[in-house]
Amino acid sequence: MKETFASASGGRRATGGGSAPPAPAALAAKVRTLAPSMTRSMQRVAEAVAGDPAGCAALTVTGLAELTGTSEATVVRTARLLGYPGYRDLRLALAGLAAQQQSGRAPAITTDIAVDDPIADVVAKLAYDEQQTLADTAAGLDTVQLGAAVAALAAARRTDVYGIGASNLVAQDLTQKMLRIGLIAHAPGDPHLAVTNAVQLRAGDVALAITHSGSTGDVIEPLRVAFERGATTIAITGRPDGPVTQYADHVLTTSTARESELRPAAMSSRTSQLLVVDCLFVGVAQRTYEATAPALAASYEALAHRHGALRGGAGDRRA
Amino acid sequence: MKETFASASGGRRATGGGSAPPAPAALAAKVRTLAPSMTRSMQRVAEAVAGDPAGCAALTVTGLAELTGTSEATVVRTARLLGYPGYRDLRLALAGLAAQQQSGRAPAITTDIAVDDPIADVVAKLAYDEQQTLADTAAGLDTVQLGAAVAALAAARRTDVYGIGASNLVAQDLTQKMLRIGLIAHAPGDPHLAVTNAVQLRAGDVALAITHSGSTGDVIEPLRVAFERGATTIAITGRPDGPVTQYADHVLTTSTARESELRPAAMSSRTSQLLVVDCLFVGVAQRTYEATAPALAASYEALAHRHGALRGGAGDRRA
DNA sequence: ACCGAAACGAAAATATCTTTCATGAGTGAC
DNA sequence: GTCACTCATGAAAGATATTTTCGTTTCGGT
Repeated sequence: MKETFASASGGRRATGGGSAPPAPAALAAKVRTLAPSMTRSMQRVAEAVAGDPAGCAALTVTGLAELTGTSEATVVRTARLLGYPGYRDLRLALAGLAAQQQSGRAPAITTDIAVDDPIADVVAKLAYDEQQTLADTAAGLDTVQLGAAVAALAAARRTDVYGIGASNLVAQDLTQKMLRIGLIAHAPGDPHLAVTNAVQLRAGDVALAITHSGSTGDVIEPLRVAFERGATTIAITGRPDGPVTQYADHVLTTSTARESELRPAAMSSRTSQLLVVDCLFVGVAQRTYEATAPALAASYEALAHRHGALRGGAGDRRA
Repeated sequence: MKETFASASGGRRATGGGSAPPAPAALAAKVRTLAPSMTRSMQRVAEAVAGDPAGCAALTVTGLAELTGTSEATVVRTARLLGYPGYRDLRLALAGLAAQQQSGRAPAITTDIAVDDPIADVVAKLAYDEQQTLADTAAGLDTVQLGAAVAALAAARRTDVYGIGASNLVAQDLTQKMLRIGLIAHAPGDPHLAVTNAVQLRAGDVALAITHSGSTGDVIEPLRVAFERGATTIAITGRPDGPVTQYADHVLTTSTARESELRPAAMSSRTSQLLVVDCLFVGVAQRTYEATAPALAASYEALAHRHGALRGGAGDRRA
């Protein structure tokens, strides 16, 4: 029925990326995330919906179809793609969104960063955008997938985290944190090393791929290897329909913010990925709390003397 | 804290009568006002609607009729009495109301993350905390210092970025971005290497130290060396009074959020540091725009083929 | 008990949403 | 270049939901 989910190769491949409950306020984010995988007319509909929730909520299928110059069928298809059972439900969500916008925030820094913006504006806009990215990501995260991923990580014999470029830094971040609570994790920075590592994995291990585009070959390849060796695989990506999800048991979707020349996509995707990674870490830490607490404390201790004379005068609570 | 706007008390509310535009959120009030003039079954409907907007919004006319033990006609009549053209519109308003209530309930995340928090709460709290951190950092950033730092970076012959542990990832992030726009930057991960590098610096070069505690010896040492060799030095730290600032020409302060066992300080300091680093980068990119624009475009190009079939356009939903 | 008015719900009528299906545009193979 | 194929798309049929109509029931007054 849903042509969207081509059952991928290995027969495994659990509840892919799209299986999320209808989004409440994450709609704008979802539109942005899914836009690339939409057809032209669907994009028109999605755009209209994201651009004027209130206005669209007042329209019937036919009305919206006419407004966007498409057909009822297309409107319904778009609604489905966005995660709703049909247009009726999308419309309801739209009404909710409109009400929220109305009551809540009026001011939005809509302008992009310009070449001649004063530095203070740059700070404000960047901070705002990153906050937005965080909100979108949080709203769009599938907690079921997240829970499953956490469970897998907490139980893993060892974990590999694959990421290239900026995503590699995120991978390292997760790795560092996991090591701190006594879990074995690696974030090979070299694609060849990654594959070599992946070969060592087996059932019970976890491989986690981080790629914004969802189609970074250097990251997909080791994940595929791990997948085929029977490891539990997780993908953190901005494209829940991208190639990487073929080999992912669990897909965690990051949000895609608008980008510009001065604000490369890497910035918001990094923010988004880090939030997901933090969630994973905290989830795992919760699950392994008895073992974790002393480990965390121990790593504090160990670090303390590396901070030279930690006597910064006032404050300085942690001994 | 002003969004307590709920009560429709303001001058608006004149619409009470009935022959008026659909009510936004004043629904509960309207129900109470109009209740006396309602028939028994209509009251039942109105009561249900006022009592559980969200629940009722999910119901069709028939559903609501059954729930209240009445008929469709009665439901429609009630909707009319409340000022809507029909049930459909009442339902829309209901959805809006529900969404508003929901979002109003949001700021309940003031609690710290607990060991037994459900995963959804973890996501919400982490996102909220990081947003908070961003806001704090942006508010606390000294734009003068920032501007000076940007100027120094943009003019530097070469730049060294020192950071250890989690801060090293931030350092690498900055380095990667600077390289992308053609600026020479290094982020040595090894303290010895860092010092070795620092020795090479001279006036016109820039050394940037990133340390949350402000007293990480391994980071202070190379900065000191650079400082003494005449390089322009910058510190990104959470402790503007820490030892590191001794050797810093410009100090950029990051915010320190509350931490807990499950939410190590590293998380918020990283968020904070990244924001500062992004600001630096964008500032530098602005200053060097003519040279930067083509460089950025070029790096896009170069990366494109590393991403399998990265065709943003229509179609292409996995083979 | 009888009358009248209003409340109420069953079902018809209508509007709206969903599905199916045929068409045509685009794409890759040959 | 043509051909076969896939897939996006909208028209119209089909299914639901909403609104209207209209007859029955209920209740108060005499």
